[in-house]
Amino acid sequence: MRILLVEDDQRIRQDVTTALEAAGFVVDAEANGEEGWFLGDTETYAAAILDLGLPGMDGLTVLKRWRAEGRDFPVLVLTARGAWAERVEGIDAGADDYLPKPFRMEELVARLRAIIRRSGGQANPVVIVGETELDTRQMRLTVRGVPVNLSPQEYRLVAYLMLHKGRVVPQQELSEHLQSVHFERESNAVEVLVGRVRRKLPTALIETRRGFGYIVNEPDGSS
Amino acid sequence: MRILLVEDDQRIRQDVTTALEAAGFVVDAEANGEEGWFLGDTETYAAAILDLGLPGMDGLTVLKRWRAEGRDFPVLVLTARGAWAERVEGIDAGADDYLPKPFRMEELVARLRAIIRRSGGQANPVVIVGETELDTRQMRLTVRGVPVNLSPQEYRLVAYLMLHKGRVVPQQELSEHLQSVHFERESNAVEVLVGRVRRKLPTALIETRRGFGYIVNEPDGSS
DNA sequence: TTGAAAATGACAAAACGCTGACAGACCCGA
DNA sequence: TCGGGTCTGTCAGCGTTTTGTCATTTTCAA
Repeated sequence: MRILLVEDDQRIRQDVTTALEAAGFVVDAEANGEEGWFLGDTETYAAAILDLGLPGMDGLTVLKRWRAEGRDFPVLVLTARGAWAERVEGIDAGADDYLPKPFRMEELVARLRAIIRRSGGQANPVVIVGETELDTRQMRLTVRGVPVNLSPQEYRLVAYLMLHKGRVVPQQELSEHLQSVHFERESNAVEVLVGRVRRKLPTALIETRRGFGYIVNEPDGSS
Repeated sequence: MRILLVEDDQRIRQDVTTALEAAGFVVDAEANGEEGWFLGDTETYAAAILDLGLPGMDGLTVLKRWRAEGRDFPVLVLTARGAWAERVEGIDAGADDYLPKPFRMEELVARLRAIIRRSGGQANPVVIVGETELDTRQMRLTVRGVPVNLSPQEYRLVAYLMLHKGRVVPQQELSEHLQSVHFERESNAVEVLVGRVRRKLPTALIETRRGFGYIVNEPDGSS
């Protein structure tokens, strides 16, 4: 389930991204209004989270344009505390729900799930690839129904790859997502991690694309 | 189960808080309307108890604002004796029930439970996981029909986990829900609590997901 | 064939959660 | 009001798991 997040505050963007990914969503995070609008216009999302105060293009404008073009994915609007006018405008512009800052991550996730469900999509917390099943609610990976005992880091790795299945994920992207502020120069931490995960899995889930990164794919699929 | 109480009368506020805590709720008590509104707007509550005559911001206004923003937790309104007009207004503004002062604490608690249940939050007062049964009405946990003697805090822990069964609950979320005043600091209070509960239970109900949190699951269940 | 990329095994430090002990707060009955 | 019991958070210690690094070997694509 792919979510578009448009939020200029670096800190909030990071926190929300982390929380959503932990909740099993795939997140495209964007700081700039113009860029965000473009993504929402060209990509397919289950929902969008939109901050109203944005550089580039104002959040309200972004929302209005989407709606004007017939993009009907649900949109959750983030507003500053007490900004009544904004909220009303947001609803008028076609927002499905709004959340005043500051908010709790837990609530954000709950509301997001709510609007997705309401919109007919289903916020399914389970990702299936071949015989492997990832349950993001239970944070558990099972192969042929048998649970696999993974360490936190290992779980995050598999979860990230599975949530991005069908796409080659560069090593650097992985290491960025596995530890927030952890840019290494020459570390093979990811390789070691992949190795450990593979040893625990009875099937060949993670494929290596030498020189590019790793990918999790449907058994038949190709890319 | 967390309740917001907005009531300016110091005495009543104290009494109600005591009664609710005795009934197993976690209470955030607030005297000022503005502050109460803010809390209801930003925090997550199972229900709110709202006095209509408030300093700062009138109770009705508080309620209307919550509803205008889509806060749909149930609200129990306290009114002065014989103030019929107020009650009608309260209902119109989105109150779920009202209680004229003076009232008996038992009745307050009963009505509060009623509106929480009615709100669909927890329609069923009984949650069953394997051989363990949680009766939220009696605030009792039984295993194979045998009641388990739990302290209030221990009960809340088990109740929260059981009400969220099948989902990994992070430690932080637990401590947020177990304490009305939440001090963000590193403490192993939750771990200690979990340990105490486990010692009292004959079965392995609470599972640890190292690095993530705790989870209560159906014995066989995987989804 | 060859050199870079990836996999592997070993290791030590760090992180994490569990436990027992303890002390202050609180409650209740005498 | 006093005294004992309960509840709850803190702390330090402990064992286990986790994780990054390094050295080395293997693999792969040009």
